[in-house]
Amino acid sequence: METMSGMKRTDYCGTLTAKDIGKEVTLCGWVARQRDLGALIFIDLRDRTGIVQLAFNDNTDKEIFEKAFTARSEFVLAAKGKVCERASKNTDIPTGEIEIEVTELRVLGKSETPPFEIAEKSQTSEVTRLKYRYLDLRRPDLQKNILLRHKITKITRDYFDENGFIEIETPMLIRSTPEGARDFLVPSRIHKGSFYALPQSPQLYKQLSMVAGFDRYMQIARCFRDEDLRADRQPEFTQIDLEMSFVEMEDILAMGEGYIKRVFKEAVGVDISTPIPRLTYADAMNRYGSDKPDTRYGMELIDLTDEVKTSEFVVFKSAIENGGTVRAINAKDAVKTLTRKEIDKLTEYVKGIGAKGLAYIRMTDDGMSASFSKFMTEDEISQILSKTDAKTGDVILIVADSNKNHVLSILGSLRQEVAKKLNIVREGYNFLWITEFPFFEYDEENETFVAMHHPFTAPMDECIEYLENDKSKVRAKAYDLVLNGIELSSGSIRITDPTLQKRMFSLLGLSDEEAYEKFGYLTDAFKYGPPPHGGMGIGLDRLCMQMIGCDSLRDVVAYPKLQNASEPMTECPAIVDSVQLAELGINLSE
RNA sequence: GGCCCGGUAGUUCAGUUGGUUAGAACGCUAGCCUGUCACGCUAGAGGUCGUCAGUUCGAGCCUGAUCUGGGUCGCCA
Repeated sequence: METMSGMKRTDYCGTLTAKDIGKEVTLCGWVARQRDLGALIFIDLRDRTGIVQLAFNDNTDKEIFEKAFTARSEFVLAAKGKVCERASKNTDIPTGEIEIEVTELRVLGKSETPPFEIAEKSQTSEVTRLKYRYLDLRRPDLQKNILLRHKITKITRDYFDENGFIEIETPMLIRSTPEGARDFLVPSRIHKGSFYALPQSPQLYKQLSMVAGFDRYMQIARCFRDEDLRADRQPEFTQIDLEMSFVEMEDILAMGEGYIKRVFKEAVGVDISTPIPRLTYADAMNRYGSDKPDTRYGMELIDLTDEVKTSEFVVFKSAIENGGTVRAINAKDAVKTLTRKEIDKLTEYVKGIGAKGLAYIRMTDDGMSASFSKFMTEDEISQILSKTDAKTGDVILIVADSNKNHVLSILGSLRQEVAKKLNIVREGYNFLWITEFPFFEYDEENETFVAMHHPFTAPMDECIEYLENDKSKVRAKAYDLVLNGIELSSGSIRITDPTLQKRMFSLLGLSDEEAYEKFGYLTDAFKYGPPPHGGMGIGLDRLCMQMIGCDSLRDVVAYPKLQNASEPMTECPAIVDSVQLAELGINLSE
């Protein structure tokens, strides 16, 4: 193995072009490929910028030629030489017009044969890739993703700095707040039996920073939630966290839109048109059956309750009699894709998410066939066809239930599922603000209203009078930013009035003592001149995922966890020494 | 915790009705080759078919259990 002694890198591999012909360069990188033609050897040398061809021929010093002969994949080389025009050019790569005539070659590191090829578009399973993540990350596509992520965070800091935001680091070891997601806990050695928690978000600290007068706060903040993983959910994730004083919702949305516009333009060259469209939560649910609708396609929900209210079809009848609703989607030109068999699959799918069944009408060339035709008059069916604008080739899918919210969310999921099957999702970035979220959510299991957001979210002014008497009417000064059907960001205006905050706690079932015990430090702070404030948190990982167009967070997080929350490279989490446990006063029984 | 899908060479996969010695591509090793760039040609190495048990004359294939990975529902105020 050789060293860098006396050598200094002058250029990156992927940046050299015909303009550099004649230049003496020193390059460092990994052997992407060695092509041995006998009296000629070519090596593609790779670094994070790309590859360049090293050429060894009968002009090459014999010792150097021998060294090139023994070079294998992923060896680390330093090569000094002259940039020359290639005899035969390769127009497929940026450096394809040139090559390096090598005059000095050092093997800085050797490599065993890697467990998988270091190449773009790897098919290798994620466990293997994560076990050797340092090799996986060496692949050009992951390098691109991580470099783009860096670019995005740089633009983010620039934008918010230019707008007067101050980056403040909030603590990682904080007090546990068991509401919401499960906390990761960290045992205290000094206070045996007590625990820190890792933050689910810097929520309270950023609000306290507003009380402190920093006025505009931002942080690219790591957040932790001890819940089950998904393709778009990791136990630790990064949030672009903001808070602003002396503002109303409009100011925060404007700041958010400015940021989105800037980051898409500068990072990926995409123009996002503003203002970003808005929908209230109620409209989003009624039209799309989701509070994060994908608006890249239509297929909106259609209310058939009036059309079928006289029908004797027992499924519809009982749903309506019990205060429910009957709604449909029209899958245009879907009759070929949605065969009886496919509809059976969809029926299983909706049953899996709580539907009692799925009624349908298929508009074939031979006429229409409905799953419920024998229970309805022709007149009733033609009313359905007219309301859903059913044409030949369409498939109408209908869900009925005594619970309106169930019908909406089931159809919302069905709409997405069908869109995927029909392949009608257009390319592009469809942003959407969802506003006027309900303050409370009805918990059917416990037959009570529970807060939909954290307890510091402000209700809308005109709703305050209903707080005690009609919780279903209360809406919040809360807003989400949705991109192509995923929740990208969430925020709210906070309560700063101590009396109102007290009311909120008691509505959430917290006694004064309990509320003080848990959040006293915040309410105490609000005794000393809290400015009106609000903010939002933007999911950085999901933002990167959308910009890159990949399906998994694992492609934009350098060192992610598997679905079982482990990390195969370092084999974490791991059992710790009993001495360590004893110091913490922890005794593991079993 | 529920449901769905997967586990065969280093990697990605194929493997018929249960039937001889489990295949391919890429990668790897060696040799040949003066313009390759996914170089080419020739030869070769490489397998506990996730694990255990069962059925059978015979199991990669059938049955059960178990381990393990992915997706998803629950969960994620």
